[in-house]
Amino acid sequence: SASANGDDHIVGLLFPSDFFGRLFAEESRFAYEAVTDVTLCAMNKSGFERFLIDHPGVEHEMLKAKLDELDAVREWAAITNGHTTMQRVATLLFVFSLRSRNQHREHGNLSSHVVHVPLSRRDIADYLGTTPETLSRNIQTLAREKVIRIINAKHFELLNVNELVMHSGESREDLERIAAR
Amino acid sequence: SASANGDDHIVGLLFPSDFFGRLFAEESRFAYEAVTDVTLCAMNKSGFERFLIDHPGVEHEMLKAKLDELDAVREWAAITNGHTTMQRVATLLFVFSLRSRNQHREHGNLSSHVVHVPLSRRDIADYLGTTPETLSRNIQTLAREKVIRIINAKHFELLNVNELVMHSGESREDLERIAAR
DNA sequence: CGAGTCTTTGAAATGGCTCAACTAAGGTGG
DNA sequence: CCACCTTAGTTGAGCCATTTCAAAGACTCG
Repeated sequence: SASANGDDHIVGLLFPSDFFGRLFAEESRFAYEAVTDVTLCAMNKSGFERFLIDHPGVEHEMLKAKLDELDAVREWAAITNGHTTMQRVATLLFVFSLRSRNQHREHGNLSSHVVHVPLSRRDIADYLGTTPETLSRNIQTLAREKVIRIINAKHFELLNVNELVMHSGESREDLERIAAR
Repeated sequence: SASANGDDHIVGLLFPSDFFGRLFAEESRFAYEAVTDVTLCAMNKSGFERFLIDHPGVEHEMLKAKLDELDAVREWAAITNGHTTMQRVATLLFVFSLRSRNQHREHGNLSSHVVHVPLSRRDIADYLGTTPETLSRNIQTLAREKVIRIINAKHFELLNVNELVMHSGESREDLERIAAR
C-alpha cells in the first residue's frame, strides 16, 4: 500500500509477490506502509538498477510489468472518478474476494466466500476517496440487504455475489480484469 | 487524450512530443482521441517492439519514461480523489498555464498569461470527474472573483496567479512538479 | 441566416461530509 | 482475570457541494 496517513491519499495497494520501489530516480514520491506482517525481499537499489541494465531481458520484463501497472492505475482512476461510493465499495469487495479466493485455494477452501480486507476503515476510505463514516454506512447497507455478512471489521462473507456485482456498476468481466491487474 | 465519450472517462491527456500506444500487448484498453489538429509520427508496432528489444539502451529510456508516467498518473489520481471541484479546476488551469507558457515562450510572448485549453467543457469535466454544469459554475466563480478572465470558451487570461494557486489547494512547488510530469 | 451544438444559468433534489455521540474491541496494569 | 483506558467502528442529524433536470443564451458552420 502506498501513501496513507493524514490528509494524504492512498494511491495503490500491494499484494504478496508485488514489487515496489522507485527505480532510476532519487526517491519515491510516495510512501509505503504495511498493514499486515510482511516478508519482503530487499535489494540494493543501485545494484539492482545495474543488474537491469546489464540484463536487458530482465529489464524488458520489468517494462512489461510497469506497462500493465500503468493500465491498472488508469483503470482504477476511471472507476473512482465516475462512480458512487456504493459502487466503489462493491468493486473493492469483489476484487478482494477474487484475490483472497486465490489465496484460499491452496488451503482447499474453495467454496468459502469469506473476504479478508486487512485495511482499516480509514485506509479503505482514503483509497476509495470517501470518509470512514460514509464507507461504514454503505457496508452496513450491503449487510442489511443480505448481500454480505459482516463477520468482523476485516472479514466479510459474500452472500449474494450477483447482487454485489450489480452494486458495483461494472460488468463481471471488467471486475475480473481489474482484479487480475 | 485517452478515452472520452459516453459515460466513459478521460484518464489522461497527451501533449506534443508525447508517446502513446500500448506496447507489448494485444490492444490498448483505452481509446485515444484528438481534440486539436495533430501531427503524429506513426510506426509499425511490432517493428518498434522489435527495435526496442534489439536496442536495450532505448528500451531503458522507455522504461524510465513509463516510470515517470506512473508517478504522474498516481499523483493525479490523488488530486482528483481528495479535492473539491474548485481545487481541481484551479489545478488544471495552472498546469495548462505552465504548459502553454512553454509554448508561447518561443513566440517571445512571455508576459502573456493567456491559457489555451483546447478541450470542451464536457471533456474537461470528464477529466476532472465532475459535470459540465458544475465545471462552468466554478469557472464563472473564478471569473467573478477576478482570478481569471474568460476570453472565450477555450482561452483564459490569468489575472491573479497567486489566488489561483490558493484555490488549487496545492503548494506552488507541487503544481509545478505536476505540470512537469 | 438558420440549425445544431456548446455553454451557461436556474431551481430542486440528493449524496456525501462534518460534527458529535455512542458502542465495540483490544490491550494494559493492577 | 477483571476494570480501565484507548482506539476503531458505527450511528445520527444537519448542512453543503454537487448533480440533475430544464431552459435560455452563445457560438459555429453550412
